[in-house]
Amino acid sequence: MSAFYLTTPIYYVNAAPHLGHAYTTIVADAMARWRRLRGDRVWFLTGTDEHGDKISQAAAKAGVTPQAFADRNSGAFRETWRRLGITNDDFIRTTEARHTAVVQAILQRLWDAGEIYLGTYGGHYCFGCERFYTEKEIVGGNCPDHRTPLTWIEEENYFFRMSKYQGWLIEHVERHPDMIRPERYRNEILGFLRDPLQDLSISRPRRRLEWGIPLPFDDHYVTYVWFDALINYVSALDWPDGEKFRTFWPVAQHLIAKDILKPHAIYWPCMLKAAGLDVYRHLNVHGYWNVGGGKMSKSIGNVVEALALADTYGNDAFRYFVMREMTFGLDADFTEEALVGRLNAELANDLGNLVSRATTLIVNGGGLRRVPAEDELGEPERTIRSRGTTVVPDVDADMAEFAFQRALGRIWELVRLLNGYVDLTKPWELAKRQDRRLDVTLYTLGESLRFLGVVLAPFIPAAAAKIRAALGDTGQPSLGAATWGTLPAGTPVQKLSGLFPRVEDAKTSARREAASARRSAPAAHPTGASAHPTGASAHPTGHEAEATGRVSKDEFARLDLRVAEVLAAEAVPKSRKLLRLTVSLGTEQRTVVAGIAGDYAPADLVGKKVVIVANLEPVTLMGVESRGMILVGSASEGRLAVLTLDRDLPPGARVT
RNA sequence: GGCGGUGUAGCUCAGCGGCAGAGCAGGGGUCUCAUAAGCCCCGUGUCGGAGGUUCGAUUCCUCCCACCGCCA
Repeated sequence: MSAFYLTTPIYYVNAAPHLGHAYTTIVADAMARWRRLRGDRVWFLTGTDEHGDKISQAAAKAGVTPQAFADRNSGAFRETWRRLGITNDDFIRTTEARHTAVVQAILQRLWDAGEIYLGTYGGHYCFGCERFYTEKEIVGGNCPDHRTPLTWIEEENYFFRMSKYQGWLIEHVERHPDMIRPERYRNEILGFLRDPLQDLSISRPRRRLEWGIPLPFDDHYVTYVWFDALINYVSALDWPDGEKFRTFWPVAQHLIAKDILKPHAIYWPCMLKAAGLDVYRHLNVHGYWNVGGGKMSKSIGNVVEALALADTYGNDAFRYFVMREMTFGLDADFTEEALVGRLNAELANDLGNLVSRATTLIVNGGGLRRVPAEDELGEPERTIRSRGTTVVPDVDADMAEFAFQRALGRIWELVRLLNGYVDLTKPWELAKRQDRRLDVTLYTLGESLRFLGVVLAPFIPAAAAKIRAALGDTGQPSLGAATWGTLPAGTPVQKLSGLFPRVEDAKTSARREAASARRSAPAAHPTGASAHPTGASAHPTGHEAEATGRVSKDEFARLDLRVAEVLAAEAVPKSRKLLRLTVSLGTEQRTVVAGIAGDYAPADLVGKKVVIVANLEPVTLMGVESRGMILVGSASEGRLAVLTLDRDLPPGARVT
């Protein structure tokens, strides 16, 4: 059993938890869960960074003490991780005694060793950024970030002799090619190290920055940022002589976003070297999420709102989406549409439906009656077994590289393969014929579900637990159980449907509408031209109405039906059924696509007054955006009929 | 300005010397066990541009263009 230690950054408590924090923490959680699945001894650490000017200033503004302010905001992070089901083993705060004591002990050790000296520092200081700016960075005398005036400050401060470690650090990074990964960030650091490394200012005078950890050798000063924050990674392990430190520090891995690459890749190894500690094993760096087209920024509310979608769509779907969507190391876009798209296509259609149909087939087919003999397995079964078995080491290899996207991609290849297997073997037909091969097929499906319930556990823990529970397994998952053929005959199986319900939106309901239209009128029309508008804007609330088959007056009133005059009509190129209509609603003109070309020539329609659903979600059909839908009657056979008016009304008139 | 990265199908990306790939989106077909889900079929892409190396370049080299990052 090997040990595994993974940290997230400690999050600064001046802002509320947002998507960026959540991604780092979710990914760390999935990694920790995977290693636990392997049977490793895992320590997963997160926490909050609570010192600094910004905190004391924000606290003053809020009329509370810095500690009270930090308590509250640190609590918000804890609460968020609890809600997201994060399984961190510890949560460290930089205001805790266990942390401040270690920071002071390390500072004292470095001071005693002559690694720290008192020097003079002068520069343009921005209180908002808590940092100095060089002449070149200044924009018109102002802070390039805040655009506020800078203050010239010259003061004595303590410096860490970081420059002397430059040669050592370059060699260390070169000798450990996978220390900083993905490689792009390693290259960035090596590029940075081609220029001379400066010593690092590590203090601020107390008269200016009170809210920090006092230097043990000069209490007129407090530590500045990195000597406080980075040390959490060892203070949480009870450095220097804690059991956790001995076990976990030698296998330490950090996980960060690219904005704090330099402190972690340069300052921290030098600090460790100077203090006589080993350097961590890996620094794993991920990119930024762009939300709503713009770059993510702590000051923008949309990153916070993005996190709220975890509540809307569920933790599993949210976790799945962020891990599947972002290539680790690169930037990615976060949109609700993309989330819903993956939720419907991959979680609901591929996985949820597979689980539903497979459990139903097993239950209806008489259960897992027996373990098939080797010579009963056909080519399809061997393929499934082979892929099911190899997916475990494959995912393990991906996870070792933090390639979450690839790991999930592999698992979904198996899911798709299984859906194909069901279609190929048609167990419902085997059941009707009482074919002996039914047992073989059902057992293959049962084993596959069991494997999925294990291998998916780190990524979508709640759903994976449901899958295992459907096979009677309510215990802790383990990769050790992932041995093909060990599921006992007679294992009770329960039907499991609705694992990931589909989320209805304009697009999916339009497609559903098209499907039902096709069924009721085989020769007729695709999307956008049914005379049954009821389901057209089916939100989740529409389900009840569908169930009863009735629509309330209020529901009907949501439809904005209008008289429209057809001004122009033309066939949509390459389409057999679609016509592109330009209609007038009196005050505006619109393009509406209708699937009626089979029964109407464009010229038949021009000048006609028809009825359209004016508030339908726009849909793009064959590249043409349709903003509305014309009402058309259809019977199971025969021609379509466009609804027109009995008496004349002006375009735009309401239809109720 | 210096260093580095990226540029491949409508979108997101994989491939990185030997006949251009996947998923999504779009089009067509088909089954009915299943969450109107599934499965099957459908891509004439100047592989950013121009040179070069090579029997052969999307893949290697040079230059250029665009975007991005780090540094100054």
